[in-house]
Amino acid sequence: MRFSRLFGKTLRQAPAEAESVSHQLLIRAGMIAQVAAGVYSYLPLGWRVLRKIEQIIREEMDKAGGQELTLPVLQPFELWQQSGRSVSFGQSLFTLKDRKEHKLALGPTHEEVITKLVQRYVQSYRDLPLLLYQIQTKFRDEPRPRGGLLRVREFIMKDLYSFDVDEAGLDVSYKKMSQAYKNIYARLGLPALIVEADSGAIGGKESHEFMVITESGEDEIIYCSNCGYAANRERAQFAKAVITSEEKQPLPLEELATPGTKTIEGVAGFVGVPVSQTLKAVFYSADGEFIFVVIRGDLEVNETKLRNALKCSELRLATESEVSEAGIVAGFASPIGIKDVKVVADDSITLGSNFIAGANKSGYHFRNANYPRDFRVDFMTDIALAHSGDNCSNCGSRLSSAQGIEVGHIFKLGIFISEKMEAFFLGRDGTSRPIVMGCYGIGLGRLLAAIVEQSHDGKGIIWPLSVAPYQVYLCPLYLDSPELASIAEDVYQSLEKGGIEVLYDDRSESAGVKFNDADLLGIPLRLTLSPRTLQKQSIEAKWRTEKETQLLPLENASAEVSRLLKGKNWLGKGE
RNA sequence: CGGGGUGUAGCGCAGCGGGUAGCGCGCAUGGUUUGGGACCAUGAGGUCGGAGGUUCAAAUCCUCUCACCCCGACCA
Repeated sequence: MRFSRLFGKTLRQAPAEAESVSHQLLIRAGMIAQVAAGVYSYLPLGWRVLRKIEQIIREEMDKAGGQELTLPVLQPFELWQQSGRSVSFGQSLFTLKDRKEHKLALGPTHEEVITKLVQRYVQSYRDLPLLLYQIQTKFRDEPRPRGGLLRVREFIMKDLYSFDVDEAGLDVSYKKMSQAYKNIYARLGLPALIVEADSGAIGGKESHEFMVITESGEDEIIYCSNCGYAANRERAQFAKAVITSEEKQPLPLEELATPGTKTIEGVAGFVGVPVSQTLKAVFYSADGEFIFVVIRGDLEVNETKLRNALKCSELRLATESEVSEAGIVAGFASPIGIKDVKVVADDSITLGSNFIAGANKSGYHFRNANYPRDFRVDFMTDIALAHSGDNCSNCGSRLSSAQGIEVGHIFKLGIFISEKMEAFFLGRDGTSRPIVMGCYGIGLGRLLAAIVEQSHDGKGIIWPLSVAPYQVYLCPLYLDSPELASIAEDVYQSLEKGGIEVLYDDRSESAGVKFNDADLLGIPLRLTLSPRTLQKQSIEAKWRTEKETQLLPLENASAEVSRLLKGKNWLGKGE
C-alpha cells in the first residue's frame, strides 16, 4: 500500500474529547473516527487490524470445534419477552418499530435467536454437543459510552454458544472455550487474567471474565497474590474479621442519647468504639420495593451482590422522601422495632456482638444491639463489598486490587434460557430435558483498544506482529532523487511479490515526519532507504520495539526481510 | 438519570466590558530544503452547535434546546 493513497491522515494533536490513551492514539493514527457517542467508523488501517483480530479468533474457535454461522441483528421483540430478558436488559436494548408498528430489537446478544434455531434442529442427545458462533455487530444502548472503543453502543463481537446434554458436558465446553480464549490473548500479546465474575443481565450462574490489567480499565479486580484467587470486585469474597467486644455475652439493650451523630463515624466517635462495633443501615429501592439493608459499620454494601440476593433488575438507593415515607429516621435507623419493611442483612452482623445501632428516633442510638435477640431480618447473606487489604477467604492473606479492561466474558448459562425458549432434547433414557447452555463473548474493538492501552510508548502504538495493519513500513528518504526513487520502487515491488504486507511511504516528506508516522502507526518493522544506506548497497531495518538498527543487503531484500519476520514470533518478540 | 465541563476553519486553540472573526498545525501552488514533526512566498477554507430574544448592531448579553467529553449511577 502506498502511503500517499492511503485513506486517513495522521494527526499531530488528538481531538480534545479523546481522553484515554487508546482513543487518542487510534484517532491520531487515523485508524478510527467517531460518528456519535459510542459509535465509530474504522478507517482502512484500523479495519485491517480488526480483521486480523477477527481471523485469530475465528481460527481458535474453529480449532476448539466451533461452527461459524450468522444470526440476524434484527430480532422480534417477542423473543426477548419470552426469555424474560426484555426486562433485565431494560433500557440497554435498542428497539424500533417496523412499518406495521411491530416492535423489533437490535440484538445486544443472541441467546434467544440461537436457542430458537437450535430448538428447531436438535431433537436428540445424538445432536449434541454443539458449539456455534458468529462474529457480528451488536447494539447496546449503554447509559454512558466512554474511552473511545472501550465502551461503545455498536460493536463487533464474537459470540459462541455451547449446547450440551448435562452439566458435565457444559464443563467440558466451558474448559474448551476458556482455553481457546487464553490462546487468543496469547496470540494478541495481551496478558489477560481470568477472574470470577458476576453474570449480570445475561443470567446464569457461574461466569468468568478475562481482564487486561491497565489503569484505564473500568473494572476493579480483587486478587490474592498468595493463593491466586481473583474476582471482579462485584463478585469478590473476603474473610470478614470477627469483632470481639470486651463483653462477649449479650448485654441488655440500652438507649443512648447521641445528639447530632448522623454518620457511622460520628456515632462511633461519640460513643468511643470502633466503627466495626456499629450497625449501618442503608436503604434501597428494588424494582419499586423499599429495602432496609443492615451491615456492620466497617463494611460497605456491594450492590451487585444485593441485586442478586434480591433477584431484582432495578436497584438504586432510596431517595430521602422514600426513606421518610417508610417511617424511618435517617441517621438514627436500625431494624430494631421496624415493621412492614423488608430487611436484608449482611452476615457480618453475626460476627460481633453488643453493637451500637439506631434507636429509630432522632438523636438516639441503642447500645448492645444483638441479632437475633433484638431484631429480625427477612434474609441474611453476603452482600459486602471487598476492598484491597481485606483478608482472602481462601488463604487469609491480604487481598490486593487492580484496574482492568474486561476483554472477554464466559458464562455457564445452564438451562436458564433453554427452558424459557423451550429448547428440549430427548435423552438416551427417553426423557425430555432442556439443553444445558453456555455462552462466550469477546468484543473485537475493545480487544483492539486494550492492545493499544497496554502496548504503546510516547511515540505511538506498538502493534504485535500478529495484528499490525502492515508488517513493514518502507521508508525511503530523499525521494526526489530519481535513482533512489527507482530503487525504492523496486524494493516495494519485490516485498509485495514476496508476500510481505508493506506500507510504502512514497510521500516526499522529511525524515522526521516519516519516522514519526511510522512510530505512531506502530508498524513492527521499519525499512529505511537513503543515499547513506545506498552507498553500502544496503537497506536499514529497525524494529518498532528496539533502538538498534541493522543493515540488510539491498540485493534480495525481500528474502532478508522475510527471514527477519519469520525469526520473530507472532508478538514480534524474541528470535 | 445526578454532578462537572466543552461547542469558533480538517485538528489544537484565542477572541466573549457588543461594532460582523484570528493564531498554530494541516491543506493548495511555486521555490529552497531533508536521518527524528524544515523554511520562504502566495492562497483556499468559517451559517462562531441550533432556535428564539434584547439591541441601530450579537461569536460576545438573555432564554430555551441539541451534541460531545469527564466523574458517578448504570452496564456481558
